[in-house]
Amino acid sequence: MTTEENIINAAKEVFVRKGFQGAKMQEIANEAGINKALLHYYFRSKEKLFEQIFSGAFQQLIPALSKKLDEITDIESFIRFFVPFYVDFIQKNPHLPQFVLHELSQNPDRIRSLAANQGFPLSKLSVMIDRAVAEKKIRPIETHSLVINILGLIIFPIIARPMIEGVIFNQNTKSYQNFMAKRSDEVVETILNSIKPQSN
Amino acid sequence: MTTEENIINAAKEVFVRKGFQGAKMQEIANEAGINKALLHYYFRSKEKLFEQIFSGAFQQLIPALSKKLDEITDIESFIRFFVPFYVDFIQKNPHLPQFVLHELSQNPDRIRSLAANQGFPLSKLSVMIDRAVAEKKIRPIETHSLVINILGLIIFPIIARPMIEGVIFNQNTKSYQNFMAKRSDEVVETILNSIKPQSN
DNA sequence: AAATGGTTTAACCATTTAGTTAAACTAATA
DNA sequence: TATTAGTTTAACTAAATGGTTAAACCATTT
Repeated sequence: MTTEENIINAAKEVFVRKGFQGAKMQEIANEAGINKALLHYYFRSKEKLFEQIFSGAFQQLIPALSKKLDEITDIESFIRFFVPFYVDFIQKNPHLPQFVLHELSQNPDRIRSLAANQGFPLSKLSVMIDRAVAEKKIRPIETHSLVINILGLIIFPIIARPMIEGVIFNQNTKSYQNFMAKRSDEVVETILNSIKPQSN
Repeated sequence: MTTEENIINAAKEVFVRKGFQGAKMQEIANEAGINKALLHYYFRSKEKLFEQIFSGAFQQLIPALSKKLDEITDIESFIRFFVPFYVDFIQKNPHLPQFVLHELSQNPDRIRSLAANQGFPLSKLSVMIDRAVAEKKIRPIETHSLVINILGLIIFPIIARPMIEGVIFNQNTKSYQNFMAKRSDEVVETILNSIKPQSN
């Protein structure tokens, strides 16, 4: 592992855990097992180092998603694919959403450096939804709403973990984990139910 | 307005906007139009000042909620009451959730200083849900899941605003606002649909 | 083996920031 | 009016922190 990769890994760890303000250059240096000056030698400033980490935060996800989206043509299949896929990704990177959301709320302009900008293929989804609505397989719903509903149901319990574990599960970590283990199925069921055509 | 209230208001503003690390005592002093030393005179340290703000962050909400919960006995009524009630509260304090969630993720122990600890009356909800399930008015669902679904659908689009506005609405603030104006109704519909009894 | 170019370090600097202090001010009271 | 208790301020301190510098180190080339 090169020094540069080493630094990137350490910085990713610290930035995601502490946020931009909370992360200290010394701590990143410690985490990487190197001198603080070396950090500045490789990435002139904290800001530049951060940009590097941050703009890469998404790229892992989008490609795999886009690819799969070409094979799938109906909305139910998409949901059944996407939800477990995304739940899995997020559970492997549980601090990532809170990190991204926090930094974005501190400095909304950073959105421009976010690869996801080019990214999320909403139009393909819209087509699927429109057709399903036309065929009366689902109730009418805006694409935005459906996407945001799905993301919210998945992301919220992750970023609100301390609150949920504390307030809803009375500090019982096991209960929370048990809840999360079933979360993917629960979200799929909730979403599919929520878009079923109205029977009255 | 006393100096103390004045400081509290200023500090609330700055803390919620910038988070604990991001907030500077000087900035709070400026915001309150006073000297920095006076801050320390009233609230010995930044930590103590923060505690005061943070532990009060919820108390506004719980009482009104608990009261109403005594009048309501069925789950659908609860949802129809709670969702707009909470959406309204959150839209008046849009930075509050991100603030609370971020600080909690930085320091999960702070949950203990959160009034909500005593708070959320889950048991009353469980009773309503169990009855509705028994009467086959809704599908079986765990109380935790329903509560988290509701909160997620409401809170997520608020804390993810920069991301949603950027990625989903192409930086068009009007589109976002238009979306949010209809959000309360959309959430109610989504939730009620999602718990309808299965028709197959 | 001397020179060279990239890498790493210890020591340092400048600025920011939480917190302190002592003195000045103010209003009530003896 | 003099005292006193509480309030406010300017000036200060100490520590933390981002960033710089000059020297040391190391591998490769001449």
